Amino acid sequence: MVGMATLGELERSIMELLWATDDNLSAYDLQEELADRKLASTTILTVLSRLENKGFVTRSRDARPHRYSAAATREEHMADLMHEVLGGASDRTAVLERFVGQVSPEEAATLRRLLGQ
Amino acid sequence: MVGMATLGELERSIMELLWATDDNLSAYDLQEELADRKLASTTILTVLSRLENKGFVTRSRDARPHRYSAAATREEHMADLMHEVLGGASDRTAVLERFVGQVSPEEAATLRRLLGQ
DNA sequence: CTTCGATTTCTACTGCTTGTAGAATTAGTT
DNA sequence: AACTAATTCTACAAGCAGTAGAAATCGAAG
Repeated sequence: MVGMATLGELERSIMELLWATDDNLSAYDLQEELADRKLASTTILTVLSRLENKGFVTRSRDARPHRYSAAATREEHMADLMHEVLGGASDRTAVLERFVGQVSPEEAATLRRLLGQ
Repeated sequence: MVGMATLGELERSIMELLWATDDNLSAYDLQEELADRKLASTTILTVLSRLENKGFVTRSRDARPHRYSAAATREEHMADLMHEVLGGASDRTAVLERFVGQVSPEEAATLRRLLGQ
């Protein structure tokens, strides 16, 4: 997987909605939630199928209005992104050093806790 | 700063070269290092000025072949990217949890050390 | 100063991605 | 078999990145 997965504006909005619920949503559900944008349902469908191709959503073809859901949680996705960035570094320690150095004290505490021991 | 700074292939190659040296490089230096691609010097110049606009490189207009250098080290850049990702999360702790959970034992040790105590 | 070559900036085109949606097709229901 | 909802196909505009020629500029040499 070379090439950081970057999302467009509408793609991101749709992912946010999918991430925000545990349910599977249909294109019509999403259209409703994005009602302010007055998008055609085919627009939603197109974007959903692009997101599916990119591996961000999975689709249930069982039900007739197909149901879509996020392939990973938002947290997984973001952690993946962070690892993807880190993976591109030759000196990972140096990157981590900078990263940790810019973290707030509270978050540093969180990290210590998460690192257990 | 909304919208994660993403770089194209050539842009990235040029940044790698700038990151790899402490010197300021001219477009011709870069052209030479990318000799296999047989790029016109104007191509390099164009990309450099785009990178400058994006804030990734700084330019010295003193010398006649202008000199370019990376605005931040590769490590700073990558740490920034990681923070940018993290900054977009509503539940930062959850993201950090996933992130830390996927880290190798050695890297976890590195993190503990970097977090002091 | 005026000219000339090196260098930089401007302009431009191509291809790819994303937003957007109508047209065409498919599939379930009566 | 026909009708309608839903999906897929096709398409176009806008923006970004790769690419580079044309035009403008600048410094040096005379």
